[in-house]
Formats: sequence, C-alpha cells, structure tokens
Amino acid sequence: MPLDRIDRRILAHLQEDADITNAALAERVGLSPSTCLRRVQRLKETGVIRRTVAVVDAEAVGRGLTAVVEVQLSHHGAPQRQDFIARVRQEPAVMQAWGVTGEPDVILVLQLATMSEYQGVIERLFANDPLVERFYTYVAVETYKSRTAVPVEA
Amino acid sequence: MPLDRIDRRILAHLQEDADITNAALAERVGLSPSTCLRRVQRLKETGVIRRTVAVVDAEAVGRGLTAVVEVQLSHHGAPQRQDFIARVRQEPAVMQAWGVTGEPDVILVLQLATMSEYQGVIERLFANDPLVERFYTYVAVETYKSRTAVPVEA
DNA sequence: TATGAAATATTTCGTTC
DNA sequence: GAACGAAATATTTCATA
Repeated sequence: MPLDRIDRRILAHLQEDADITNAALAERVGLSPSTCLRRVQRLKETGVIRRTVAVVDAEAVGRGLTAVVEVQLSHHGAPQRQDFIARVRQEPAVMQAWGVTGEPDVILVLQLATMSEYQGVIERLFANDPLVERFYTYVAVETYKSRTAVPVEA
Repeated sequence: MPLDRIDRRILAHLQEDADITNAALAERVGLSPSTCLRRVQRLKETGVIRRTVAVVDAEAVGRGLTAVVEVQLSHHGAPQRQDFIARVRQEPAVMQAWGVTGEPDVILVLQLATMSEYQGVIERLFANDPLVERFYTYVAVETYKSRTAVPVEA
C-alpha cells in the first residue's frame, strides 16, 4: 500500500519533531487523534519510519570535527574488500560509508573528537592494508547544511 | 556544566531509540524515573539534544539515490559564495553541505528520487554560475554504514 | 542542588459504534 | 473515522537529604 498525502504530511512533521504530541500532530494533518496514531504505528511497523532518535549536538559532546575521506582500493578480490568494510563498520567515528561510482571506491564521513583520534582511525582502517591504494581527507571548516529529514512531499 | 557518565549513557540510549519509555530508560541508566526525566529535559533545554526526529527509510519514500558532489569554486569574492551557499540550502535534495580544506571547496551529500531530479539540482546549483569551476559527482552504489548517533561514550 | 515517592494530568490502547 | 473507558506513561508537586 503506497503512501498517500496524509502519510507524507505525517512523515514531514515527525522528521522535524517527533516529540510532538499525537493530538497536535493529528490536528496538523487533519485527522482524529486515534486515526492519526494508527497511521503512525503503521508507518513504524512497515519500516517507513525506521526508528525515532535524539539528534545530539556533536559540538556539545566534544565531537564537532567532521571529515570526509575518499578511498581508492586496488581492484582485487572481494574477500579483502569485505574485511575493509567490516573494519569501517566497527569504527565508531565513521558515521556514513558508501561504495560509489567513479574514481574513489568508498567515501566515508567521520565525526571526530580530535585530530589524534583521526590518526588512530586512519591507522586502523588503512595501515598495512595492501587493498588501500590511496586516500584523501577533507576536513570540514564550516557546515552549511545538515538535515536528517528526507524530503517526502512533492 | 559538563556531561557526566549518566548523561552520556542517556544520550547513547536516546540516540538509538527515543521511543523508549522514561521508566525503561531510567532503569537502564540506574536512575529513578523522575530524576531521569529531569536529566532528559535538561539535555534538551541546554541543546545537547537538539531535537528528536523520525528516521525515514529513503527507499520507502522513493528517494533511495544517494550522491556525493565535490565542488571547486574560483576564489573570488565572498558575496557570490554566499549566493551559492544560499542556493545549496534551498535545495531539498541536499542533505549535507560542508566547506572543506583541500582541493574541493564544498562537499554535498544529495538524497534523490531519480537521475532526472539530479539533473535539475545540478542545473540550479551550478549552471551559469562563474564561481563554480568544476564539480565531480559520485553516486552511491552501496551503503555500508549510515548512523545518526554521534559516539558519546569513551 | 539533587533525589525519590506520591499525586495529578496526559497519552495510548482496545472495544464499540 | 469517532467515542468511550481502561491501562500505561509523563509531569508536577512536595518532602527529604
């Protein structure tokens, strides 16, 4: 069953503020509270809403350093690649990791406390791994935009 | 007032699941429900918890296409740069945008519905802007890791 | 100032229409 | 989708350390 306009309005609201009371949400999307609640529950059950989480200020917890790392791998066997991916997944500082088309093979987004933590991450991920051909790191000097909400409305 | 160990445990839990009841959270961090609730409120008031949001499955809402774009700008006046940043902020598909050290000046993360939407975004951001020297786009083929939770514990 | 326990208010859930 | 009571949960108040 596809998402209708009301579902999308619910998603738009909850992506901005999931602390809103069900009564207030219902009013904003034009439903009765009980109907609205059942819609929200269904969106969670079907996995459209994967979960609801607190968004923490990285600065406030001493992790305000963001870095983007592009990694080029030598195109050898898939097994070593899996090892590399497993190490990436294990690193707490790695927030996002994608396999991509183009010159880099993998792009990482790191959220760090200090440059010395960066050193440690880089060593654990890249040192002594012949699969890793080279990597480039770009440190964020300024954050122009940072959203968690996926656009859901036309 | 710095965050103590209990604050950090609260943050760790709420970053994974903000739907947890206060009673259950209190038990997990070893506090009484009322004390726990007040801690959570304080974390929100002081901005450590910026907000709580629903995490939506991008695939489920037809926006499963992720792209990373590196942009190089000619180093001219700051005013045009502000215009460019303003356009970036206006684009709903732009999830993250950083100004970075190194060869690219700006890195964008896009969350798209289709490649034709990509075309539109690129045109609006880059076309006829002499500030934009060049850009490279890397389309995500696979997502290895995607977290919203900033590491808060030692 | 921080905590915990009890009282109150609100939200959520099942049933019925 | 609406209306209701019952259960669960959150919030406030107040006493204590």
